[in-house]
Amino acid sequence: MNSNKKKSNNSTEKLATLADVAEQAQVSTATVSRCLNSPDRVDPNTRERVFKAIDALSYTPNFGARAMAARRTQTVGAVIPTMENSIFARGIQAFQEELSNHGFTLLVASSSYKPVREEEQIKNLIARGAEGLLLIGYDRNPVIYEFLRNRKIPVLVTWAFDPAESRPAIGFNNVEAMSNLTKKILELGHRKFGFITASLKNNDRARNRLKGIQEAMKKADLPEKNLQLVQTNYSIENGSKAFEKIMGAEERPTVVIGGNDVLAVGALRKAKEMGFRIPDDLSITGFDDIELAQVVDPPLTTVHVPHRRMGTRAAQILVSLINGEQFEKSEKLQTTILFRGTLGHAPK
Amino acid sequence: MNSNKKKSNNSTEKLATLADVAEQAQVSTATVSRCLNSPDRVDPNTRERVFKAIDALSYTPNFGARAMAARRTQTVGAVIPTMENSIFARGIQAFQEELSNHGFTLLVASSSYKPVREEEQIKNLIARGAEGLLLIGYDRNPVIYEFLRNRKIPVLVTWAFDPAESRPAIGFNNVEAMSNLTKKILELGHRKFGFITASLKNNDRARNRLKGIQEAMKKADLPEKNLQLVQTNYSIENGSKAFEKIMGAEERPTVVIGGNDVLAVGALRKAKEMGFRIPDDLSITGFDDIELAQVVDPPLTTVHVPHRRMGTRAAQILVSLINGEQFEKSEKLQTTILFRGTLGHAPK
DNA sequence: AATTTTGATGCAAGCGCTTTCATAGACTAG
DNA sequence: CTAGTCTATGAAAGCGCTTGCATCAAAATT
Repeated sequence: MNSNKKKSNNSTEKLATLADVAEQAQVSTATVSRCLNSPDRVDPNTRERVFKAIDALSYTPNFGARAMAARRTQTVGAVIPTMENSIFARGIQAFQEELSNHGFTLLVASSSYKPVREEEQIKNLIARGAEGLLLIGYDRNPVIYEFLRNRKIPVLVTWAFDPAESRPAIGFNNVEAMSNLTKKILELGHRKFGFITASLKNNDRARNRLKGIQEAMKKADLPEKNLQLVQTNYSIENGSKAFEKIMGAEERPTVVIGGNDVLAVGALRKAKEMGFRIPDDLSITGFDDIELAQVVDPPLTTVHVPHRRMGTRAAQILVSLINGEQFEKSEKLQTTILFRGTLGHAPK
Repeated sequence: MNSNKKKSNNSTEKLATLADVAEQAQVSTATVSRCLNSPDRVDPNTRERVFKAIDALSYTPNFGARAMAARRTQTVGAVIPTMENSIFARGIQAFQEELSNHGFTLLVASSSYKPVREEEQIKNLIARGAEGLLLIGYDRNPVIYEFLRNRKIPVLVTWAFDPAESRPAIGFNNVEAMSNLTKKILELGHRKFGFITASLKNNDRARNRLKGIQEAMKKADLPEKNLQLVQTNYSIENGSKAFEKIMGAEERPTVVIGGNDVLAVGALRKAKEMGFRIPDDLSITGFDDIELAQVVDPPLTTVHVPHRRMGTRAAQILVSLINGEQFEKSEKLQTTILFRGTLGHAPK
């Protein structure tokens, strides 16, 4: 049928390009390109020939070349601290679903909670053509923000909302959320607190959660020394260790607040190992409401964060930011306290 | 200082390119490129000028252009079924760490256990220049394998090892692992089994785990009807529902085997809700040994999979595959049974 | 029948990089 | 002093695509 010369598919040949497809289908590269990008602008017969050629050659467009020529990538990037535990999973999942509703692709990278690594990843995503970025929390080197501003890459901060900050954000108020929880804890008669948190450095969310506790304590006229603090990395195991440390001190708290569910669960596990009856002897609370929180025994009392809504809305905002629309006001999402089984009255 | 004309950084200007940097630094684009890729091949003074210009312009190389010109991307792709629960997280984390030791970047995509979506993602990754692919399990449309073969993209299958398959793989033998577990269960006197599994369609891992159970049962002369099967999607909630269903049947099993830990944990939760004492009234087992397994109460008896080792080794193999080295034999990793608190003697 | 409109296609100029090859100057050695 | 060696650099040819503009034939309008 085809008498035009064609490259063999075997051995050391190069990959098929648009031009190869064009040759095989006896059309110009422009037409092949149009088949791919606006199929209705080309004659059905031609189109069919072209797609047949595409199949025959196992052709896939080269994203880099396309991006370069079209000056659009339809890609957004997100850098999250970790993929290991599922803290960010649900939100990111929703983010990505909504993104693809808008024809965008998501590139995810993780920073392991390391600022340097985050910076690398940001540059990496930009290099790969991300047209917008989703970042977790506000805290980062101003130089990066400046860099991003120069490159005109819209940035949306999430997992946090701080009325004092001006940049676009969608999230919840960490101070407020934790302060609310602390108030409830105070109502139950607790006066001595333990708090297991991620490192406070470079982490505004952790700092603000601490601030929430401190504010509520102050309002209740409790001295700072009634709050015992341990900083550690997020992991169940570390939660356990931190708990041990807190309980090793001479004045034991009656409630241990986890900076997130993972830490709280670690504390809970160790508490049970050590023979505490939860919540009779000791209360424990978490933050995030990940699946884990429901399956431990007793189920964890925690602060519920609307992850999916946050992710979905983040996608919408970022897309409109990319399209040059103005985003007047950051959005605050409401958190709620989920009373399950680990928070009770302070033992007297 | 600089009297050469330079573009302003403001408003609607385009982004800085290599050429802009070259102009600003008074060198050719070739030199700038060399500064980036083999810095020692350029004079220190020149180099300094160039890097100063790069900073001044907030320049970042365009990955697409670079990939196109250099015909290398140093990127590999992985498509995993889901990011939601942490089944794949640990392995992928290790994979990516080892990859970056070799100078490669990882692009991860997820398929939601949908073959069509997986196919899209594979093409997407290829388009983005993935030089090799990590895929979970063997099961997929032969057309894709053919496509990948045409494009000469090395593919490594993982999370499974099937001696009957010939393509490169690193993983564990799902049949064997589950068969071993089943034997232990049989030794404890159990004769009636429940099995909660992911959909068997398009999932060789799930099918093989089932096969493992069946083989062991057959060897013990148990009829097929002694195994009650429920297929569902992976989630704690679904595990609970499946458990309810199994227990609603007229002949209740004495042990419920979870196709993975997530499902097993769901079953465990519901079992406790329904008043079963675990493992006295009923045994439950999982598969994978994710963190979750240790924090439930009682801790879950499960099959431990060496996720991190698998990820690390996968990276090494894939890199050597990309470098054109031959990979003679797929690698089988050993799984072990972790006896914790949910497996006991069959109640009589 | 003459003119205008429309639709399908091709031509060719880039998009931002890398890399081969050439060149020019600075050294080294004879 | 001359030839040979290095080293640092530049010129320019692509890499695989998209797209504005031009072209031409067929359909629609007058």
